[in-house]
Amino acid sequence: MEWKAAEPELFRLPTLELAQALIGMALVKETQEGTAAGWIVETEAYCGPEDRAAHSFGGRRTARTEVMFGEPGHAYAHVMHTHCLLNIVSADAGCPQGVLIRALEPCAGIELMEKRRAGAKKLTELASGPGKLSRALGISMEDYGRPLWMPPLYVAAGREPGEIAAGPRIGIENSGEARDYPWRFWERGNPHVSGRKSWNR
DNA sequence: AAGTGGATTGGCT
DNA sequence: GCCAATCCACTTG
Repeated sequence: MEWKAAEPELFRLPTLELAQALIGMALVKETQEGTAAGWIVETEAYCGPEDRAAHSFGGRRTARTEVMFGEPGHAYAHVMHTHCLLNIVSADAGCPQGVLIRALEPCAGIELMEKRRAGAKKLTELASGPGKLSRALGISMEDYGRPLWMPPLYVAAGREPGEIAAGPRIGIENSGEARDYPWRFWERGNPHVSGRKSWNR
């Protein structure tokens, strides 16, 4: 499989547009063990200071959120309980916004992904969640701050996306009015999206 | 220097 | 459905 890495300019898109533009594109991770990749089928937008659910809400600038204040297209990884979550920094420097990658449809290195995700029985469980896809691709805090238009971790040209659906984000019940913003995007009907099937219509 | 809680997952009831 | 696992950044003393 040959991958065509994205142009750095792609990530300058406004966050909500980037979150939708990424659906159907590929996320590729190269390691010594081999290369694993998947089509992006679910994302969430986190719109910086205005967004109560964002880590950068109110312009909070700390060691953790620092990379979001810089140039777009870099990786913002953070740890959640036992898992690592991957975000792509979006918009221009000074705008601390990002797009959380929530689910992938595996398309290369599937054997490697299955090995890393020992316990996942079905193909649709390999990367159907933000913590799962990090595990499947071997993404960790080592990747924090890396540019996402060149190896070892990058976004690449993908396939034609299906219809894109939008709905409220997941796991942010304590985020006030931001709780209901329809800033989660996914490919309608794709079985590799996270969570239950109820909302995937 | 210690306590708190979270953009999750998977296993058990 | 509910709950424990288990790490680290951030807050507070």
